[in-house]
Amino acid sequence: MQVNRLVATMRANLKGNLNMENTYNQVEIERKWQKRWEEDNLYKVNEHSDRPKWYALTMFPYTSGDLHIGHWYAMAPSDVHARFKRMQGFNVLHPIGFDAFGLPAENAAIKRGIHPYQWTMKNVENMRKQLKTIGAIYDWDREVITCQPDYYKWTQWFFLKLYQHGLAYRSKAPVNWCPRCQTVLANEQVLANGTCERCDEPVVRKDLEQWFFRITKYADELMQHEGLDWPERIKTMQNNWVGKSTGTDISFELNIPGVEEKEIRVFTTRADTVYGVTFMVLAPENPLVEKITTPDMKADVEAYIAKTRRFTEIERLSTEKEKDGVFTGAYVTNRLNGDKVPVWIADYVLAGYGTGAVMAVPAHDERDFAFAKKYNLPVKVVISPPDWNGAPLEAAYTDEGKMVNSAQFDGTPNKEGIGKVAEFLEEKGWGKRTISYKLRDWLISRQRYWGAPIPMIYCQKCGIVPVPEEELPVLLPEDAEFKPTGESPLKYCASFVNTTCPECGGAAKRETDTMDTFMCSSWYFLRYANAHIDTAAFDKEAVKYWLPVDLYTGGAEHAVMHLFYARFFTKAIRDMGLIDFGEPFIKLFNQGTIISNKQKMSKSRGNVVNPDSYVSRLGADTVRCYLMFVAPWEQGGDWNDNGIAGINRWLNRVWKLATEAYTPNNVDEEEFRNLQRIIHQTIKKVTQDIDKIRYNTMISTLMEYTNYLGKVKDNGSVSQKDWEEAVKTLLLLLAPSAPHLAEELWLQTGHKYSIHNWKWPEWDETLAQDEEIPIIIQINGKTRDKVTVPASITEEEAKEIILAKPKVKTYIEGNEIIKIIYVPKKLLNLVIK
RNA sequence: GCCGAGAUGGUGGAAUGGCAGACACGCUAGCUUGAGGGGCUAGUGAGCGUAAGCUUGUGAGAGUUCAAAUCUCUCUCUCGGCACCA
Repeated sequence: MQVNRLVATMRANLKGNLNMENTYNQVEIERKWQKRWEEDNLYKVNEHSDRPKWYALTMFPYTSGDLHIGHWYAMAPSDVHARFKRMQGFNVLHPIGFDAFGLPAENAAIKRGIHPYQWTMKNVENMRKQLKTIGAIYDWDREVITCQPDYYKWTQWFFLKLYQHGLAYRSKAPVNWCPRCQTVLANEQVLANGTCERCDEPVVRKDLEQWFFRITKYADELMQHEGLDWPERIKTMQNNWVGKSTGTDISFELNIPGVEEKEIRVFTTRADTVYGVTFMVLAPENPLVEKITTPDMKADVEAYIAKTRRFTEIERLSTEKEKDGVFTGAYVTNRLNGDKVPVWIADYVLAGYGTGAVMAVPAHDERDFAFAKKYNLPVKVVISPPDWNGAPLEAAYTDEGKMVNSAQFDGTPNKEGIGKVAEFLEEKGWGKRTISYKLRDWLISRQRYWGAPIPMIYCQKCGIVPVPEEELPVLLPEDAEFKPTGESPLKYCASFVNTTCPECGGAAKRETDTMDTFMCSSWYFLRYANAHIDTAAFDKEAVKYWLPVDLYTGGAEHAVMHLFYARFFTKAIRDMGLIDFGEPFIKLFNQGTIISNKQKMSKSRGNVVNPDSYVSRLGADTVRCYLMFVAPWEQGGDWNDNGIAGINRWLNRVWKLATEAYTPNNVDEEEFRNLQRIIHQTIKKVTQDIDKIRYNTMISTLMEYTNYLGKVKDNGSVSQKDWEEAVKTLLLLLAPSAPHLAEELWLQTGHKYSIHNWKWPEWDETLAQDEEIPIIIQINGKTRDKVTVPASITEEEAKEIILAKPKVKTYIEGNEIIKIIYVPKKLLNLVIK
């Protein structure tokens, strides 16, 4: 006894500031079972099974080098769900791998002289070791690492496929350039404030020849989420990103001697306001600007364009910025009413949207109104506000009204007018109904080393020539130099750049840009089906069996990046006939963020929680259960050392319950029925909660069950056999959440290895029913009393019992009962006066 | 500015039309122990009361209902997304 206490004390002291005592050695048990499971290949998966398949995928981690608590928060609860499905009889694929290309590896190379490959693989090794401590059912045979040649060979192969199908093209375009990362970025990687997603540096515009994927071809399909069980907000974000709007292209007559173009086309959603056009605005980048600018305005226009270019994206995109512009000296004619209107340029018109030109209707557009006021341009009302007396407007009128000053359309409600004007324009050949999208094609070129090289060759004679499939992979050269200038090492690597043309055999140069890493993650879920196949990117049969992913979990930050690209990719290769489904992820679930001290974890705040230190003191099971218990998974939670202590206490109680001797005493038939009912109610609630991904209430249900069993044990009120059955159920229900503890106790309570191959318990609805139920008694809606009655009670019987209660009588006395509301098995409300 | 989510004890949260605060944390008291830690038992929204009990209470205000944390409207605040998209 004395010795035990002393050992316990010493152990408690070792735990430092976490003052907890343990009745069992979690860490040792976990190590033991992890080793055994691995030796036995317990979690190895194959496609030859008569069980239904279940593909549970967690977004794979980037090889940052350390598995932090955020990774645990993403992975541990996913594993619980996957284990649950497995016990329920599904053939579960729950793979893991690494997103291994990307800038940090290259920065490490520049800074510390380590080759990106070495840096990355060292991180993989470390993270793999850490990942194994979670005790997940990962089948490590299926691990994929995107920077390995056997993987990126196929990333390059997909590039060639997209190229062959006209979905990859090269084009010169104004692109987002991050001066710090020394590379271009996709639109999706530029934050709302115009800074780089990676390093927060302001992004600038550059004109560069780049590779694009034609994601816009799938704009409409990407807005469709039918049959997908996805969070509404992700679907909304994706749809906003596509930004579809229906409108009309309208041609304005341009007649300038010596200028080839005879029209300027604008895109508008408000064709009903076309009679109110008083000027036109072109984007400064619009190629027409140079041609139409009159000699006397040339200097002003050029100065304005130069100024625009100097602005960073932040400044240009700021809605705060006052709208300014300059007149080009040119005029166009509004074909509908013959009005000659001046053509201006202004940076609030975007080159990349619509036609890069807008018709300005200051009376009915706030931006145009502000611009007109600033430059004293006329405002012409064509949609009448209610009770409008013809006075000049104080502000733009953007609501509905009847059309005025609009020739034959006068009197038409403006909403109707949109279609009527468009129809008229089409008849005359002056316009055409069109659809515009905000979505731009996906820019995939990166001027970096650490990515999959774009498999293209430039030949003086033959032009752009794809690398033949049989020559893949185009390997990254090992002798590249990483200079602090930040320029792409590939550009200056002669052994890489110089090659021969596959077509003519002459000297040629390789493309030195590599692919956006989102390309690697756009197809990794296919590779998991068979990670070893070396004759194809993916195993057609295995993909047919496993895909699509049944449950995909990860952070919401990927809404318009990874998730969007992966969907595009899936649709593109479906149309190539490579697969027969168009959506990769059936159900999507976004977990929240785990924070600490009410703040985001960061090194500078010093509030980073290191999972390893908790795992090595309290065990993975404790950390797993705590992460599930702390808050609803989709919401995210605040890490708290006191909170995890509570979980530790609970698991210790479970241990004692299962290992300490049980002594029946006063065995009671009624107690048995209570126990049986609670067992079935617990199975029901736990099963439904895991199904609905409500882990926090699932854990609290298990705690309640544990607390109840504690009382049963103290009383010894059920037989030995019934007690053992009750404990067995607890262990089975606990198995997905605390797999090591459950396995250990399973053996210690005399069951056969392994609990994880055991069937998930099922509940019997009849046995779960309460025999007696409380009826709430309300007087005028206020709870006044409560009565316990048999569940089968009729309304008449219940009323009789309740109205006979002395306490109820005191309330009724001297009053009139107006109404009696009876809700079976719940309450009775007496409305009295 | 627009769109979406949210606001419940000292804390994390539970309850989705029917007993508000399950389950935990923390706190208080008692027991156990050589002290500390740990463990166990009881209590714990607030106010009044020795108690039974009463009153009050889910961001603010109004409404629907026999009954509202839950449904409707208005407002405040917090978080997330979008933001010159013509």
